[in-house]
Amino acid sequence: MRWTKGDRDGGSGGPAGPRGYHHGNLKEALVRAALELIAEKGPAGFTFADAARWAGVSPAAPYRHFRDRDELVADVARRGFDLFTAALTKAWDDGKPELMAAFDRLGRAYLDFAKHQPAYYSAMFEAGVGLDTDPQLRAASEAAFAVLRSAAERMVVLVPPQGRPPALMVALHVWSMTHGIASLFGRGDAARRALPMPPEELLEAAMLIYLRGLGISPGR
Amino acid sequence: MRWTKGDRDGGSGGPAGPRGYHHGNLKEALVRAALELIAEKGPAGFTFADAARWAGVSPAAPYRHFRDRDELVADVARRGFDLFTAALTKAWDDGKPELMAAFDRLGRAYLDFAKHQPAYYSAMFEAGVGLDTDPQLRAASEAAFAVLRSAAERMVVLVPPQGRPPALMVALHVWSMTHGIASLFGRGDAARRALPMPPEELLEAAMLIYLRGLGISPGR
DNA sequence: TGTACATCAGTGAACGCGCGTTCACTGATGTAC
DNA sequence: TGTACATCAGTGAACGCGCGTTCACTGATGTAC
Repeated sequence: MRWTKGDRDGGSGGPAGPRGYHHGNLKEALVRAALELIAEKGPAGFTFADAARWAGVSPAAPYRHFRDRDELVADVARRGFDLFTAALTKAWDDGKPELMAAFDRLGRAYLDFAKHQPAYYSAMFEAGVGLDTDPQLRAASEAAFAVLRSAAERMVVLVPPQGRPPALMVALHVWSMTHGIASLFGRGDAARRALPMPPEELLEAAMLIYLRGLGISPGR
Repeated sequence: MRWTKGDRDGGSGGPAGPRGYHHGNLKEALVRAALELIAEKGPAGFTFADAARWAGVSPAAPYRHFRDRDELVADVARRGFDLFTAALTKAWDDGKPELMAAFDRLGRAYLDFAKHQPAYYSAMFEAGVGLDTDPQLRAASEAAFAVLRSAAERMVVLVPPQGRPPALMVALHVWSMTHGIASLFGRGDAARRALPMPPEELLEAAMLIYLRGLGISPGR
């Protein structure tokens, strides 16, 4: 029988304990290693050998699962986009029960992801992984954006038709603002700037002003 | 006599040509080397020895000018903030002759800097240089933000007093939006996302909507 | 149920390489007199 | 103006180290019969 995903070491992470000749779950362990190491020292701050060491295997073992370090980081990014998409989808919940509340939840879910999954967020947006290297990665990234876009589509319908902007543009505005706040203030790393208010409030205020500018009043 | 800054190699960059025992301008040459290498391979993509090689000196030479690689990158970031501040200050020009036009120029200058000085921008915002490592760096970073902040102060005065937001918050909104657009779409590197319109237009549209939300009409 | 065999996943030793850093040194520059 | 000397900036050789990568190998697992 094979090990079920994640049930080694009690699932708690950390360098591997004693085990047999076969690791049984090395691919997942390497991904976890990459996440730990990215969280510690940034997406460029670790080596393929570091990841192997963290997982408790010889430096040659990772080659059974990834061509090189870049492929490992790209895999982390892809998994990150999948989780991100799931989190955004759940928060948005198709705009139910009320559009504005759902929109607010969506923004908070974005910041929340950046804050609590900084390693994934780094791999996705700051590791310099080209989206072109892997079609699956591109698809995962586009699925995440699609959630923002469909939310934007529902929002613009509330705008009086004569001044209605393209939904795509609104989605890009929301994405940019949120990403800007997340990367400047939203994470726990050393490069973060100090802020006189929580990032969530900064974003909420920005979105209220922006929506008012579109002609959407928060009342409905 | 010493070499004047920048007049070696015709000022064109590139590995050094023949020279005497003393380089004469090594510190500046190392900074230029760092910029070239950051532009090529990202802020984490080069070594101290690479910079020395690029400048045409032995691997030990840089130690006369920088304690280590981090100090070199921090120096690049500091210089970047100085240039950035100068560019923003010039574009804003104290809101003359007309606030809205000046505000538009300011945003464009920001994106322009990110686009044409991607290496500086990287060192400033993405190299993981802690602002705390160097008081000069922090001061330079704050000077840049001060330009945005003083522009925001002038803008909020146009808002009817009963709904006037804190200038600091407006400055943070502008900064976040602009930084978000710049990092997602504004640079020429491989990680950039495709965009159906120029980043400048995306930003301008966002700012118009945002200002309308504040109650400021573009007309004046 | 047992056994032979194929496949798979990880080993560990080996290699060449470039890095960071140090060191005593040396060539060039500036300055006191 | 000349000269001795101090200071400075870069040299080049050396070191230990860890990395990336390869290789023949071996232990474990799964499966055909």
